[in-house]
Amino acid sequence: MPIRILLADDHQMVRQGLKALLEHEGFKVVGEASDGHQATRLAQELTPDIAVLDLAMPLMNGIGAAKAISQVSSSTKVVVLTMHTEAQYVLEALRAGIRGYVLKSRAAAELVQAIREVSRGSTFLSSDISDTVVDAYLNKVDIPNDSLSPRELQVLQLVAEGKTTKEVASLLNISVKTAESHRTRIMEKLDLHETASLVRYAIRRGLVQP
Amino acid sequence: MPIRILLADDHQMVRQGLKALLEHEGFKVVGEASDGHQATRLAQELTPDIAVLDLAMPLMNGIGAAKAISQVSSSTKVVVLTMHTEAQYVLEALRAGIRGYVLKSRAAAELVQAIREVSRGSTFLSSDISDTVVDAYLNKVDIPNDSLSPRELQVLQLVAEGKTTKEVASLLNISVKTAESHRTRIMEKLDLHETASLVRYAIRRGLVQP
DNA sequence: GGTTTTGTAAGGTTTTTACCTGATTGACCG
DNA sequence: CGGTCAATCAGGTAAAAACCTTACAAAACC
Repeated sequence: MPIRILLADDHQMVRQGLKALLEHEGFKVVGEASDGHQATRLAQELTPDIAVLDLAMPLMNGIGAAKAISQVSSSTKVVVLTMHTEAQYVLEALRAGIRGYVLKSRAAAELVQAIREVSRGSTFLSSDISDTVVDAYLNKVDIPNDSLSPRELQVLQLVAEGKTTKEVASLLNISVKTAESHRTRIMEKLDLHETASLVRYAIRRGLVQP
Repeated sequence: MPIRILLADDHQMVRQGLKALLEHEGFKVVGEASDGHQATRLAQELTPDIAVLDLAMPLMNGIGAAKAISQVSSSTKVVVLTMHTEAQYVLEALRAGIRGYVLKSRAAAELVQAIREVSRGSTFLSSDISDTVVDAYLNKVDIPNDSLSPRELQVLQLVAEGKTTKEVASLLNISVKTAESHRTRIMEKLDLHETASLVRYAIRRGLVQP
């Protein structure tokens, strides 16, 4: 019997495309959802073998949905599908018990492979992602910490507002070197490497307005 | 003979899905691209009937690619595919000569219809979008003119993506000094003085995603 | 009570930015 | 035809950012 799949992505068109690809591979797509709530409801109702979840969904994102699904249908295993390679997302997903992490930028064959591996009880990570995880494991054992400290959030906001490190230091009454340390730690934690990425992250977090 | 299509989206998996759907409808996908540059090159080489472009692409976004494609292959008509319903995006797309504007959140049938209409010389806008356009027309909403040249917009996008000046230069096949000049002039025109401000501006303009 | 995190700070190196002046070519505009 | 502007490139300088290592006291966490 074919592997029964629940497919969740907020873009119907993308979902239809994926469905076509998956059914062509012999999988059975038993349900489709466009947000995390709907995915959870359908998982409870259908108890699919695999839930393929987009990370970026309205109402409840993929991580939240994964946690909820494991509550209502423990036999369902989750594969997330996303465009994000950042360690932060990956590690959060793994902590939520997700068994497969596949990038949308890769070939569909990776998703197919992920579904097969995960349904066999194994795990599957897109190759770039594996590096990220190994890195995080080697460097910080298992503490990904997407959570920045209050001070770090403060510094991040000022940086995203366009303040130079010198200005940040003077605004916070700390030395330039300290401000620099904060900045470095932030980049380390988020696995980001340029100001531009910090700014985009701060906007996503709602720390500053675009 | 089938309608010949060039498909551009930065996510290979999404592209494969769309390709499957389009070919099932009897269209011929003659080329695939994962960024605006590649799309432009392939359009020149293949002169497809229709170019289906994602708006959010690295290196060169859909709007830039649409303009470039009309230069190198005037017979190719552009349909953009995006998740954005905001007037800003729609109007900018229309000003770039785009004939079809389809939302990823809709059924694939809309894309199919758009391709058919546009290849017949007509236009197609997803229904929510039509409202936006009519509204904008009635209220005479216009995109604020930032007076950046096409080249400057291109450089701005790359900078906002986190590319260094050296990388920008190599991506555009120009010297580092030229890339630097563009960057300087952008800052001058916009009266901005740091990378962070450029990034926020680029996001407001829809050149990059947060 | 011991461990970890946080906030603080300093040393140094290399790369990148921001700003300056100046110049050439080609295209478009009136 | 002359003027403006876009796009190209060069040289130089000073500031800033990015990366590295190291350190220590206080707060927070088990």
